[in-house]
Amino acid sequence: MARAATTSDVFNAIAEPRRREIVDLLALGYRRDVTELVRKLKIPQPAVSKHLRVLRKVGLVTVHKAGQRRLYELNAEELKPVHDWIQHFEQLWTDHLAGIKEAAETTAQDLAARNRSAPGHQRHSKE
Amino acid sequence: MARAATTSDVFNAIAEPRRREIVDLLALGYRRDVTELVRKLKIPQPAVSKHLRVLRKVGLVTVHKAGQRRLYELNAEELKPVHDWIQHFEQLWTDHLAGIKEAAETTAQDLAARNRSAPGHQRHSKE
DNA sequence: GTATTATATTCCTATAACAGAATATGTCAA
DNA sequence: TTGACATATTCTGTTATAGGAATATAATAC
Repeated sequence: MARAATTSDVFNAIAEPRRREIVDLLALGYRRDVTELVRKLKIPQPAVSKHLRVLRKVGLVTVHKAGQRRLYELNAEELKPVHDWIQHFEQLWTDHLAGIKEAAETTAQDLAARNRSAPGHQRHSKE
Repeated sequence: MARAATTSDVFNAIAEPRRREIVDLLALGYRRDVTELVRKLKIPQPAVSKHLRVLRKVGLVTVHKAGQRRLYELNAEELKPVHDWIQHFEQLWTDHLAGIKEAAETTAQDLAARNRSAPGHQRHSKE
């Protein structure tokens, strides 16, 4: 099997930066037509239309026909699954709980390993 | 160009449900070895290792060698970009602000269009 | 009608994903 | 050393992407 389709769920849809930009633009509350989005994003119109198609398919935006224009509107509710998932981790960013967590999991073995290397955080190891 | 690599940023990395599950398991604060993750996830060990590799590359997890085991630990800070982005929309879910937004964007044109069709929300049009 | 504007779709190509199976690497124990 | 265990990597096949260019569809204006 290949990677899950971008249209399979919101997580996949918003993985693409341009689509997040579109969502950002629509988040201001105004309906925007495609031409306006093209101007703001500075990418070709077909590209915008294709991104909008993905966003439509996952329900993140809705369209309203207005003459030859299509006014796009954000349906922010569809972002809720992302919000709900990410919120579980919010507490892990506070130094307070991070300390508790650290203390809870610190074993003698961990301490030994920590003393061999630098004690400071060394994030972003990237493989 | 193809779709952005899963390792290109956190948004792409967490688009895969199994990887979110791994993050969830690690979020409890304990370091877990791969075998433990395999047991919980009920997917083949190579699959888990491959998912962990992606998570490592984007900095979402760190590894600590412990004998022949690798203890994986969540680095929740890397989730912050997702949290920051999604939080901008939180207010849009409250009915209160949704009403304000609706009022702000309602123009004569919108009203005309709305009167022609149903006035209620019709979300999830899916194309 | 024709021309123009707005938007969507199609075709093409290069890239990379994920799953599965097999295999490699590394560590411990006897 | 040999073997058992833990984890990572490689290979293959299928699938879907995103970009670019061209084209199609639809609505408006003249």
